[in-house]
Amino acid sequence: MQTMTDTPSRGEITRQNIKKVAHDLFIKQGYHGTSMRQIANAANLALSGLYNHFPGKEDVFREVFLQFHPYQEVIPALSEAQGDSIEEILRDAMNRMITALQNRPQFLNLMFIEIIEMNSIHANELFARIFPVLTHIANDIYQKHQDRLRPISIPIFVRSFMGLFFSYFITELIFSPRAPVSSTQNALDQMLNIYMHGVLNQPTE
Amino acid sequence: MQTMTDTPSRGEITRQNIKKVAHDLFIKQGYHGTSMRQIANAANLALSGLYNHFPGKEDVFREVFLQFHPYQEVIPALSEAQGDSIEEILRDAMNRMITALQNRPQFLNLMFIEIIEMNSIHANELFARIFPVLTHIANDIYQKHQDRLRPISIPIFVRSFMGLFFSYFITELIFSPRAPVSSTQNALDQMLNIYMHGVLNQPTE
DNA sequence: CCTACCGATCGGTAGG
DNA sequence: CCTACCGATCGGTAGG
Repeated sequence: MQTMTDTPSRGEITRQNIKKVAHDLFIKQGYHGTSMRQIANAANLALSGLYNHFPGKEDVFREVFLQFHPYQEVIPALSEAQGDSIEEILRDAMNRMITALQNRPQFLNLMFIEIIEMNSIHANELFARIFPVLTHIANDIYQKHQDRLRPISIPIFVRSFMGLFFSYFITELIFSPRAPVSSTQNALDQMLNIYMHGVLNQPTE
Repeated sequence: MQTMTDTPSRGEITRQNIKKVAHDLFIKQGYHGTSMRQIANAANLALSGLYNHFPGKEDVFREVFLQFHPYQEVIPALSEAQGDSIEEILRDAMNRMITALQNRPQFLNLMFIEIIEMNSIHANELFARIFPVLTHIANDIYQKHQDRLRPISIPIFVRSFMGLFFSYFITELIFSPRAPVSSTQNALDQMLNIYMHGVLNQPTE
């Protein structure tokens, strides 16, 4: 029920604001740990004002999840990755993905909450849409640069690449509070180096 | 308040049973999604019977978390890893770690729940104890086999190795419900191959 | 007829 | 280890 104009209606502004504050509360407290009253308060609404915009709590979470899911950053990063060699393309893609999400590593929390408290129902639905796109991009790169890749199947190519993405953020989450990890960009470069050396059949520089 | 005998007391049996059923409920529903009444019912206790064993809900979770945390499997796997070359040792270590946890991939849920709903307080405390052990093991391997490793700092060596561990389970969690991932052991072997090729300065086999 | 919202209250459940 | 409860708060809805 969106208007045709590009200036959002008063209702749409409120709706966007609800999603923003709900996102911030969910990633800090989880789904069951956040009450509709907290969301309403944070959005400067009465509780029943909140119910004018969303039929229920699950609907709020669903929209928050879809709007703030990392695929919003990951797919564009992969599509726009540039470089002459496969090495440059992969490095550029990973750097774009991680740079885009560095400012809000809480995207992991959102995914975790959905897995645990929503039983991955939205994630599975979303992934069914994303996976073909992922495979298509991987196929393009694979066909063009197969000669420089070690013998790796496409599924493992996709899985290991996305695995590096998660590997980086999860170990950052676990190691960084205490351990003497090297500075962020440095660590990413080194982990990328290991990966590139692992998938390419010619030594990196 | 443990007895000296090796046959657990009646109270200890009840206590262990509570932790078992609580674990099963927490990993399915999360912390805030699980009530003390549910735990009591599953343990065939009245609600206040549960409170005879644990002062509160957070204490139940804390003990469940510490008892079922993957470090219980990861540290032994690393310590007992065997092989003549560093390649064999690393492969054996990762295979032991993953085999030990393959039967209950829900350990990820437990970690996610703790991160989100407990703000990582137990995880940080635990990791402060584990990290020195991890670094010590890594140091031993590093000193003995440095000539076969590409120039990688110890922190990155540890981080990338643990990263592969998480990479495997997280992508399994995300990809396996829909995507045509290769069979599990096959995928692990291939991801391990990429990693070994990435960290070693001589080609694998 | 619409939107955006209110104060008050519903039946049940939370941890204790 | 139980029955019987508590203060408060939960997600959701009433009429206006």
